[in-house]
Amino acid sequence: MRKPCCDKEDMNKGAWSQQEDQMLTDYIKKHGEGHWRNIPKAAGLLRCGKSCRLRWINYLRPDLKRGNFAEDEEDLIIKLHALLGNRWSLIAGRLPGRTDNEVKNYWNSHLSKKLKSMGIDPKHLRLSHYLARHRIHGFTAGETSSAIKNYQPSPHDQIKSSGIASDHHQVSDAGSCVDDDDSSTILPDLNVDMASDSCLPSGAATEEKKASTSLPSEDAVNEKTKDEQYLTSRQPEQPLSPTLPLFR
DNA sequence: AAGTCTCCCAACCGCCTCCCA
DNA sequence: GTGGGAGGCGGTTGGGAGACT
Repeated sequence: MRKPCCDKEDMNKGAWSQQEDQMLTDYIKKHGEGHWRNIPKAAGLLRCGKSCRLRWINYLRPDLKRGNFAEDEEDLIIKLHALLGNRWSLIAGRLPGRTDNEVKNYWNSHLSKKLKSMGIDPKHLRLSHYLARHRIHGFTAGETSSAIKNYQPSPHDQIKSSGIASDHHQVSDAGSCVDDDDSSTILPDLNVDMASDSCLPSGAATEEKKASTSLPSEDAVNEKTKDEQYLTSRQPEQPLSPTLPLFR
């Protein structure tokens, strides 16, 4: 049994006070991030290290973009979720100033409902599938919403998606959607070069390894997917724009 | 005005992987 | 090679705020 990361008896829990925020911010500005377990003691906080990390990452970081999600951000989340599933940290990595927690909350509270209201099951939305039906070629940020608005599931869709959604073809499974036969024909339309390793910058190998470790362990997805290789190989926090490399 | 309901989001929890001794 | 500590991630929860009756 793993021992807890800190002695919870003596720890504060719940909402952070302004004073605690200030203490943590001051400490990190002075000493930098990392060594989270030592930070509470060093900064004089009665908090668990993990709690400090979460507070900093999700709330105190100076580069955070707070407030409502823009339409292009929504579009990107929908696209990436269709591609990667609930890999919130990967998705957030494509959205400058957004955190995985924020993206996850936004998806659960807004986007999944929005998709459902449009008759789309967010759990089984397949990027390639729905793009194929709409012949969206090289779409840019801002275009997906209108495409979704026009989306009407047909009996054909339902039959096809029910088959596809079975077993290893779960859309939410990051590994499956790009392995699908039709992805090879659809993804090039997005100008996402999934077929060539040449798109991977040098040094991507370590990131690939990192990404692959978080994949589900099933044999079907054992082989790391090229979308993840590509995504994780990119520098995070790149400006969000219609020319974002993923959707060039 | 008061009580109840619903929604949202910050924070927690537990599991997993990485790293290092 | 292995065991344990630390960091990271995704799922879940709880409480506050606003909406509704």
